[in-house]
Amino acid sequence: MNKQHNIVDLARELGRAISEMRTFMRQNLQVKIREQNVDITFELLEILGILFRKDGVNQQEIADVIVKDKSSMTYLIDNLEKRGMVERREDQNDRRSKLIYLTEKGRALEKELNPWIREMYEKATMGMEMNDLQVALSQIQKMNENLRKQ
Amino acid sequence: MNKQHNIVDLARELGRAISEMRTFMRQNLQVKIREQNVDITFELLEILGILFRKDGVNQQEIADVIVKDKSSMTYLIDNLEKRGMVERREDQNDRRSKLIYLTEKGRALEKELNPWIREMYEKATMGMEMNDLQVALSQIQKMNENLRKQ
DNA sequence: AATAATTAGTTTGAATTCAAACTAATTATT
DNA sequence: AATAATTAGTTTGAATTCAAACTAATTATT
Repeated sequence: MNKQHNIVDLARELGRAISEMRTFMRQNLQVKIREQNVDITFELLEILGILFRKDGVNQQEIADVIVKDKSSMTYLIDNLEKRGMVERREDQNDRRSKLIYLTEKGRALEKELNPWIREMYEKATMGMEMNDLQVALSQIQKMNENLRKQ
Repeated sequence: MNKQHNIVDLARELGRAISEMRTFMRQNLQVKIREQNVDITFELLEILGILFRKDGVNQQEIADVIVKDKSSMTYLIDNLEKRGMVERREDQNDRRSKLIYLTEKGRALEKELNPWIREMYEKATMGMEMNDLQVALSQIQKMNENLRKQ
């Protein structure tokens, strides 16, 4: 797009592009949700997306992947549990943690919902090179490391 | 970090890094807010940051830069107005739009708050090359364009 | 072994975001 | 000129996020 003359402005623009990307991803999935008339929210779909790949993980592990805080996690898992899509089970190895498992009902959604997520990412990366994306990722990760250090 | 074997997983990881970046930026500014004991929120600070650079822009223009929707904007500008930091003025050229101006009180915050934002971006980009960042930005923008097309 | 520090999850109340429906004004199309 | 489509902003109610304080359990330190 437009050239930035210094690194701070470039970082600003990157921050902007980044927020925009999340909005677009949300809108993209929202279209499917509306079209297919499925009773689910973007946030719950994010969690299900993780669990489809591998369930039996605790809330914090999910939170780390989709970048939510603990309390949002409690709220969202409560919601999924009320809908009968997941269940909390005790962790034999650590009594603090609760392992989240898909129920049958939750698992039954996989076939319909999982392609939405994949298609969204495929659409996003259309015509892009893995190497370029890898560079972008490593840049963002480097910025994150910089920001992490207090 | 860890290598991804296909482009969808790479995009997933990028999405994750991106969400994380926003969290870190928030936490970084939150530390300053707490340390300096200033009565402001991260979201309001984002808007002030735009206005410090150039005020007299309408709500939608601000929303486009910081990527918020219209209704969040109404809410946040209301808040800033209640605090006496900004004011809405009529736009002579377009009676739909409202131009947002810093008040004296708002302008007075610039000296203290603006460096926080700059320092955060400087910290984020420490030891990074403009060229690499430019590549990262153009990749994200390309993904955004892909996602924009319905 | 006792103590301190860290970690997983919850609760609370306030702040923010979201989708949807809306009004009023402007711009594009017929 | 009339009509349709788009745009800036608001309102509403529900969903989500946030910071802060908390409990219970685990891990690290003394």
